[in-house]
Amino acid sequence: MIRMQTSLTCGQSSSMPTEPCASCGVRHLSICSALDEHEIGVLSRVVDEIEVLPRETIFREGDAADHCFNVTSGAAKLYKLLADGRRQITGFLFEGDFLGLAFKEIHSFTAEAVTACTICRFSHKKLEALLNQYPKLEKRLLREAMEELAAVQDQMLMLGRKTAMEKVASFLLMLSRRAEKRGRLANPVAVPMNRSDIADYLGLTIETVSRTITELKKEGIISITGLSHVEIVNADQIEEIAEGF
Amino acid sequence: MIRMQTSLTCGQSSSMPTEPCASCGVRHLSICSALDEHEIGVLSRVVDEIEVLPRETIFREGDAADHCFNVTSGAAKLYKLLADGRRQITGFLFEGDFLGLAFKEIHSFTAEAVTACTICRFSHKKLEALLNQYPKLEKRLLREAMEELAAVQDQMLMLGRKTAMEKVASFLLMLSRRAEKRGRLANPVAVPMNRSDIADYLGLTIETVSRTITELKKEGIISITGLSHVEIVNADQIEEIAEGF
DNA sequence: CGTAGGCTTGAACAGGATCAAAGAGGGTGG
DNA sequence: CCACCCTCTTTGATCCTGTTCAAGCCTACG
Repeated sequence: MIRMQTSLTCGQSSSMPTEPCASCGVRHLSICSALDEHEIGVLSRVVDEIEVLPRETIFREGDAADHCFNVTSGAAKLYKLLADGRRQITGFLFEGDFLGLAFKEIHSFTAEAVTACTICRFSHKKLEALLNQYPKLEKRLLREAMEELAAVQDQMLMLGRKTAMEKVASFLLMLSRRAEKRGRLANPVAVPMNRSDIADYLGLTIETVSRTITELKKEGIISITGLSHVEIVNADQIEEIAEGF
Repeated sequence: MIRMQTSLTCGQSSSMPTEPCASCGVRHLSICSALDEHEIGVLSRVVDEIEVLPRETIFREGDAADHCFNVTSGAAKLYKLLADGRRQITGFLFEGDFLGLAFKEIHSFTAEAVTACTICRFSHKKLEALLNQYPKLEKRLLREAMEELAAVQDQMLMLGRKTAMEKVASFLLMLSRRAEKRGRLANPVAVPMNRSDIADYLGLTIETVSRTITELKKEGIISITGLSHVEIVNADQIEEIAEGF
């Protein structure tokens, strides 16, 4: 993390203590949307904003889990390692995604920036106080956790039972859908992560990912448009592949 | 589901309306432990107890999610299917495990009994009312969801990056640890599910599971003691295998 | 005692991994 | 501005783990 500043000084003008949360660009996407205009001011007073460079660690598996995070821009990844270095990326995070939900004293996975990120940071303690104060925030968090649990089941189906081709198709669709939900371009879909990250997310090797993408190109289902962007030429077909038809 | 009865009549004597929750054998294991003696009486009035035979469906993916469940005895499994029938079992449930957390109108997976089960059933609506009434119950549910999310990350690491041998070792240890947490015998560990269920949980075939278990037997790491029980002869070794050393 | 379903074992196959090398950018310094 | 280098990606050849297909086996149960 290269820079840290408290929310009270992170506006353009320090003479006017801004309300960063009130004007936050991802508020509508995040759990913070559970709070109204007044309450959001309270939130502003308990958050820091940090910036993280690509490949920088946000927190490591085993670190004390004294903070929660909310990605406000950029992309991050979560992963776990085996003793010999085998890695499983368990999720990617984009703007609005909440992180560090785990109510344990220790983080059970590592979080690392994929691209440059700005991240909103809450102390666990203060968040807890906030949860007690605003039950609707707690409800929202629970709802978020439920949705995450449902999503993770799809991910397990993918890891355990889909072929390489089906995995890659599912991955591209996942990125496209999440971009759409954020009001970003769903079709030439941005793929900010490298082959190694994709492979470790899908439970494959970089070679297999590369070959599979080439195959999808050859069949005219996708095409590579510019740097790290994939155009889904035949959406129906890629969906059928992803679902195993 | 072969039998259903309201909680008010499920005691031995119908003349004395029992408080099934107050005397529930798995209360200490479940989210219900968040409530005290008085509050548990309120809970008793909103639950049904149902019994499910092996292989019977509790609910199906796509069904209206108007109820939540708590397993009070027996074992159940959760799974998702691909169009062509490939199956991924995403979890096994034992006594005390909560089920149907998903705050969506539709279940995103199927739940099915592995052994004969007794299951405590809440209507979603009543549970929600209860959550509003008892914030500590909601907190407990959130905590439960967090723990589940942490556990599921390990499962993804297993599915994506472990070998067949490592998967089977992890599976046996998982069963052993969960038995222990319930005060049941951790070592000759009960394995109530068949090879097909194990395979679909680990992302393998029944043949590979069978061969791997045979291999573990041959190496003297486990031994089969009676019907559907596995003795872990060398616990250190099986742990090392499971962690990929 | 006979049969059915689940489990084990064997043989051949294949999808994805591994090992190896070449290609493609992109950034850096001369 | 260009040459070089470093890293990431692609492609090729071979290998291996786990799958598939096919029998046989065991045990529970009628």
